Amino acid sequence: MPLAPRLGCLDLDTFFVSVERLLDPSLVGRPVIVGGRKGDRGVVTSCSYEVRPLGVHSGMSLVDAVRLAPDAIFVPTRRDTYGGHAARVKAIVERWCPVVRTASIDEFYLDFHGCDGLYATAGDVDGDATIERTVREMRDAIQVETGLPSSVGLGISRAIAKMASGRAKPAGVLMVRAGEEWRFVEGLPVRKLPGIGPVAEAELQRAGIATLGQLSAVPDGPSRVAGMASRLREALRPSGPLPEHDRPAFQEHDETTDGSLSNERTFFAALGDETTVLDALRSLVERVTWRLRRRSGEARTITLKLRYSDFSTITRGRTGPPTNGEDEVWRVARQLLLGSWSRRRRVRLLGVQLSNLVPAGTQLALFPPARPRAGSAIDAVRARFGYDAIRMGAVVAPREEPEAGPR
DNA sequence: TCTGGGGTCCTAGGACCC
DNA sequence: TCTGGGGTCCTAGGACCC
Repeated sequence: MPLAPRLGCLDLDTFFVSVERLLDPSLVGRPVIVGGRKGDRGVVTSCSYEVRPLGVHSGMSLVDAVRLAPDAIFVPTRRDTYGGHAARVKAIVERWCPVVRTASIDEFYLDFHGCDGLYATAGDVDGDATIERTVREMRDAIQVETGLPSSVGLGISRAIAKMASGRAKPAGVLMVRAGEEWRFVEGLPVRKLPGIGPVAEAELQRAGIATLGQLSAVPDGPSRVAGMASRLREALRPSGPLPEHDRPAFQEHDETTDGSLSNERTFFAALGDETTVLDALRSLVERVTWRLRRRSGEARTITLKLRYSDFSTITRGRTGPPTNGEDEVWRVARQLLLGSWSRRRRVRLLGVQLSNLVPAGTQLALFPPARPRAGSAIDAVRARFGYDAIRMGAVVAPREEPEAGPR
């Protein structure tokens, strides 16, 4: 791979906020926090630049956000709404860039290798200038055609491109030219390196390391800090080609297999009653198996997740023959719950994860099913009108609102 | 930082097999 | 049965990302 900054990372600025503003123009120019209404249990998923100086950031609890920015407009997250907008952005990007990979709902990796000749015009001093100008045009087109602001970073590796896109915000383009990687990275806090989270940051801090420049000076060795240093050096070398297959980020019924599917719910008030807990579990099983059937997949592994009110969390899983049947998953999930739940402790969160996915119908039919898969009529209605178009009589949805007040 | 919900990837130990 | 070595699969937990 030639040493030129031809890998890009495109990131949609305050994506959820931007979409909400498209749908409700009265939000434009005003402080907006997406994640839930005031008083909800939840976290900030996106916030506008107006509230950042107040200390609001994504991942923060809504309670804290309300305290810091009481005058902001609080909007619930509407996950089903954003994917379509991201897909439109991707379609535009593909007009300019031959290789585009979805990293998340608001992030794409772009490979511009081999594109210099395509976009060169008289007066271009080098390919870097050509590509940078092209990317600016692309970003402007996204803004004009979708109304969504975005930023693009360019570099010799994905990590550099990603860090550059962060630096380019809002609505900027930043190219880190070949050979300038160290200068770009040197002064950045360690947390900016993809893969370094709060835990690693704290460990580095204890070692007296705050910047990536300091980290880069740590020699190879067996320690975890040395491991992070070598990861940093790796990140600054040219990346290989982008992954062959794109990830399904928008339509969950897109690809059948790989990865996992899960649904979980945190309860407003932790649950203690067995019937209520089982009802909540059943409702999760119903939803997650429905999603799996929509993808025409079956799961070999079923995992229960249980979080107690003190936030301690356990997972219990079992692997067996593939299934996507609600009753079969329910049997396993229920058994896992009854076998692991210490009844003395109240349940804050329940989750069901399906993994080890295979395409439906792969399993050798040793015993043909005694009756057709239940639920197909319900599935059909849901496919047309959405999951919530039907509620099963036997399923009582978990409480989402507090009863009357604290007890 | 009293901490949502959807994911991915990694690690480490144990079972089991040859 | 004092006990090798390599491989794979399963389980549980945890870090990290958006």
